Amino acid sequence: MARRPTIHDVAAAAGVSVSAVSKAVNGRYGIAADTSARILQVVKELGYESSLVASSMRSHRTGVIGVLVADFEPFSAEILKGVGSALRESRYDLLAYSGSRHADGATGWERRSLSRLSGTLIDGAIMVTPTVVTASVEIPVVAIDPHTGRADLPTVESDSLGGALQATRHLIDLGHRRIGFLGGRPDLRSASLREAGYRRALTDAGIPFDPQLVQVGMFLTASSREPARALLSLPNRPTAIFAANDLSAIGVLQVAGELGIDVPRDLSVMGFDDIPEAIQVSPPLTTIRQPMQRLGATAAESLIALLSGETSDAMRIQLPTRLVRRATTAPPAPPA
Amino acid sequence: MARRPTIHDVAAAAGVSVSAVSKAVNGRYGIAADTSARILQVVKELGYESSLVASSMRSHRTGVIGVLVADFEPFSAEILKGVGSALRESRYDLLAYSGSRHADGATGWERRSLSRLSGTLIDGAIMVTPTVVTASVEIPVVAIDPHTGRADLPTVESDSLGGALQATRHLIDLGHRRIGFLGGRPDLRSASLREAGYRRALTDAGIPFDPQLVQVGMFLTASSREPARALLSLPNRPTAIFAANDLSAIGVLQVAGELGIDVPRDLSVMGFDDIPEAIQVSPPLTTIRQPMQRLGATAAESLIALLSGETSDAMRIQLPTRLVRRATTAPPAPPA
DNA sequence: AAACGCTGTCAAACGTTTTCGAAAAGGATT
DNA sequence: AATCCTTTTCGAAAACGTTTGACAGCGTTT
Repeated sequence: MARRPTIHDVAAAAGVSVSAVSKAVNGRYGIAADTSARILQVVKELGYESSLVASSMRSHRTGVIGVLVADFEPFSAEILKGVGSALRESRYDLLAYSGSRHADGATGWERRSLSRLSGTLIDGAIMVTPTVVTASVEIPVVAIDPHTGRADLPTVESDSLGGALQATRHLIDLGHRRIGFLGGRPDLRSASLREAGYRRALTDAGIPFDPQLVQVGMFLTASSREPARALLSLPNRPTAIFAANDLSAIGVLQVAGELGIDVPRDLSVMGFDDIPEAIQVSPPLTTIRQPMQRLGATAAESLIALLSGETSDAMRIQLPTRLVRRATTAPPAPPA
Repeated sequence: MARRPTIHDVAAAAGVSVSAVSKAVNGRYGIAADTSARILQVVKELGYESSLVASSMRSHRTGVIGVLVADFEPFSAEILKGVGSALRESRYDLLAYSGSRHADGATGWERRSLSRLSGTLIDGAIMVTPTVVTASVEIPVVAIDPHTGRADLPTVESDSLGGALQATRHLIDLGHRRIGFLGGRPDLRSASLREAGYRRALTDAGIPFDPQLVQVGMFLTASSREPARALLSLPNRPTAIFAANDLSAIGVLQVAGELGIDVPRDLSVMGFDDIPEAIQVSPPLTTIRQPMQRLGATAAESLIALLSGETSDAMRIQLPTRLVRRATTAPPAPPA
């Protein structure tokens, strides 16, 4: 019955034209102060709010920034908090969208989501860990931690190479020599950088690289269990595993528990990211902290700059990582 | 230059009408199979994606569920994870919106956001901790932890009263008798329930209620610092404080630190919620765990049921809480 | 009397979906 | 083989709720 009032309802109730209402609501020039006041009174009585969709369709400006994610998992949730806090003082609203995971074939979710929202609805976008990263001509876009190498997009990411170096060195400093690596898909930039850091740290320490000790997961807990099991079933199994992200490390922890391997006594485990969950597992995970909220906040600030007319010049911001030592790493058990 | 292709571009390129393209893309009845195939080929070549905004404006169905939050803080971020996981297997996309915090006057953000998005853009909404909670006639709405009492909306919430009882009893069991309460605005339902639980536990234990020991915060860290300071500056200050949520408890921890009061030796602190941050503060916070992700998932399931035609009957789901003991509570120091 | 500034209305446009009708294509009946 | 009916295929146009540029009316100022 009492459906949402439209601008037509307001116009009819106030006895003016639709365009008059539009001008009054948006404070446009070309309407008398008292008429405007009368209209706004009616607006208030009826509880009218302009439809974001309809207005955006016509005006192509909405005052909304979109964050496009594949999924609301811990990493993107942290990003979101950062973006939110950066936008809190701005005039922008925040809209986070997780698009159709199903049926997107080869194109990837990001192209589809971006295409469906851009030009309308959102004035600018932040894409979280996109795989295909092609610039949009419609609206400014900033990428956070893009998975492919050369991005023609302004990018904010953390120092994967340096972080992986820190992680591996930490294990080496503890005395480990057989260190396994549970990576992500090697076609993803952050994954390959982390592997590069792992290998460089080994080389620096004069430890020969053993391909047996490298397995690939998919940055997910479930998909890392199998490779983790492979690593831990090796005849001469590693005394430490560096997983390319925390979710994978949690997979390692699970498998180790099932195999009766005590962490950290018999096995040290390192993660990467420091998602909130890292501290909730048992034992709490030693990891490399990515400043996820700052990643989000920085991206938001960059995007706002872009929106206010600054040119991007293929900006690329890199934020430092930090070792967070908790309870999953320890010196290796002395050889029995 | 290469602006996003519209349905008109596709139609022109394929040499058919706009409506033919629409039918082909949406798999509607009334188009020949080979024509459709030809059109879809062009669609792929041009990389066309229908505009969510334009299509929703006409059809009023979008396959998108909206989560409306005041802000992306830890609590709503956890909810979001839960909603996301519940929706992962469904055919719905997820859109989270944090509306204009500024200039919303008395009406509250939720009415404005809901009004701007409903009827278009989203098929159903989940409102996180809304204050004014009036049913929308446009689309189904489920509320999570609404702040006002009588909700004419289907609601999912956790057991604030029971949780507060648990919390206060825990402190009493440790031996505390002067227990402070740092509440939220008493007009908010969850806040008053938590205060009720606090008082009932005191009564049950035969401890007289002292109004001096009750202060109101605003469920935020910053806004709880002043009341926390008041509590801790009392001549006969409490040996324990139960804060109505974790963010407030973190405020208490900060103030205690500044005043040189050692937690938990000189002061025990309890929170409520168990947000990820609760474990990251030092010392880690003892708190009452709300199953936030389950709250979100349950709300999503209820909403999907509503969307597929089930009637609500003012459904009200309550989820249990659980005491999570960490390091901010201990028996009171023996009287010096 | 001409020119101007201010108000307010008209109508087009934004990119879709959907209803409806027309045209075309078959099939069946003479 | 011609006619009629049914079915299929396709396009024209309206509608969704807004914004905006052009324009008309009108009282003022020169």
